[in-house]
Amino acid sequence: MKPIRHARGEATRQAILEAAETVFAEVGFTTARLEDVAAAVGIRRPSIVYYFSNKQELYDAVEEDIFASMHREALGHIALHDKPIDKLLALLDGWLDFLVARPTAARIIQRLVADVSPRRGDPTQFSNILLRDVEIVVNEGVAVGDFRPLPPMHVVNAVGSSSLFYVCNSKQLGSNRSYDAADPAELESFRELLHLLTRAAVAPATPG
Amino acid sequence: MKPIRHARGEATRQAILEAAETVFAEVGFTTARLEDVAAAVGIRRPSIVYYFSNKQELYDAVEEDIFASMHREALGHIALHDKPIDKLLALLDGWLDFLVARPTAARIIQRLVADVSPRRGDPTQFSNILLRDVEIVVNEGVAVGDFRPLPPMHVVNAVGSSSLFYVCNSKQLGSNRSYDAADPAELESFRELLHLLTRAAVAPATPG
DNA sequence: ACGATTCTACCTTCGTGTAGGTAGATTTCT
DNA sequence: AGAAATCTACCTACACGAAGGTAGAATCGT
Repeated sequence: MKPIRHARGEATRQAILEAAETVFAEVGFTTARLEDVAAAVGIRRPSIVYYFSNKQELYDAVEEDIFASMHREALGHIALHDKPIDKLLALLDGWLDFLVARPTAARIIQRLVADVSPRRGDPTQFSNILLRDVEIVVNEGVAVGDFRPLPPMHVVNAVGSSSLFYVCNSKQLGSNRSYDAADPAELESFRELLHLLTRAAVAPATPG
Repeated sequence: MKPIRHARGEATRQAILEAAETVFAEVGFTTARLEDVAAAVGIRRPSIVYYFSNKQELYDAVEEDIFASMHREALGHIALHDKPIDKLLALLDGWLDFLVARPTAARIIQRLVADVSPRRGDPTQFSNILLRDVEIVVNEGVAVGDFRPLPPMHVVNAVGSSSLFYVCNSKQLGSNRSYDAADPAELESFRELLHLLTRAAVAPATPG
């Protein structure tokens, strides 16, 4: 809430945010050391306090930015389409593209899902914006009759999760199974599968 | 590696293991306090050292047990079937049932995926056994011609991930969206979706 | 009695938060 | 314009709590 007027300060703040996202993504909130964040930026640890009053606030800023950016990207994709199925595919494509471009975000979300009581009080303080996007699109599809009736959160669990795994697991399944999540061929191959599954999940008629 | 001969000791060791799984699941390795593990068992913290020489070793034992148990359960399910698709569905059902019955395991695996370099050296030290199960079943299906050619790890990322999310997310999507992952109706509804997606993922012909 | 098991007490490390200082840029006042 | 006052953007140094590890004593069971 500190008014940052000068350009240099704003740049530093941004640099801290980015460095923090990387550090938090690698090892999680508790293990993450502000020392490392500062080192990555090229400043001393206490200087971080000038911009973020404590570790938790810094983390919150990171998480908030992640979901806000992801939401923005998804909206951009959705807006280009009319039919519910196309909107849904666009939404999921938006997520996939975002996570592939920003794998640190993927890891942070992945941890968030693992936590038993993330942000005590409202676990969806920052993620809610994304969940609502899904609800809107899915509910519209169901209302129009293009989708079979299914809980929007099932879509999140079933197909939303896969993009996270695709990104997080790329270097983690053993050296012989590793792949490059950002490789165009690899990515498009996975995207096809994602679309296939999504269509199958919402399709109204159950084929033979 | 310590030889535990007496029954009492073996029981304590098991109790520590179970308590540790819960604590590690809730907050992750670093945040987890051995103090809490001891309290849950009803002993003092230093007594843990009698069974597990340090925190890391305790954690490793937890993780190893999770994957070994999950593998056992999956094998049990697979053995009942012949056709690749049925084996695959049985494998995934085994995972789902295991995770629903043992949600702490789900959270621990979820964190494992988030970590950038889990168990330095070999990230799949304990999980490899599960990945191989999937490879065997999927490769067989592909070889026989029942499945279209697709990387086994895509199956893991695409459909394996969903069960983890289903379990972890149950109380985490906001109070109005929460559900009981162990509720029979809820579970069977999700299982149907899981099967639907799995069939879609491996189906050889792409229907109109 | 003797090993198995659990305890108390202490040490050490690590990382955050905080207090307070300073160089240099920016604004204010005359 | 130029000195005075103020602000920005960092810094060094330290206090403190939290948690893991360790040494060695006490107790339990057979």
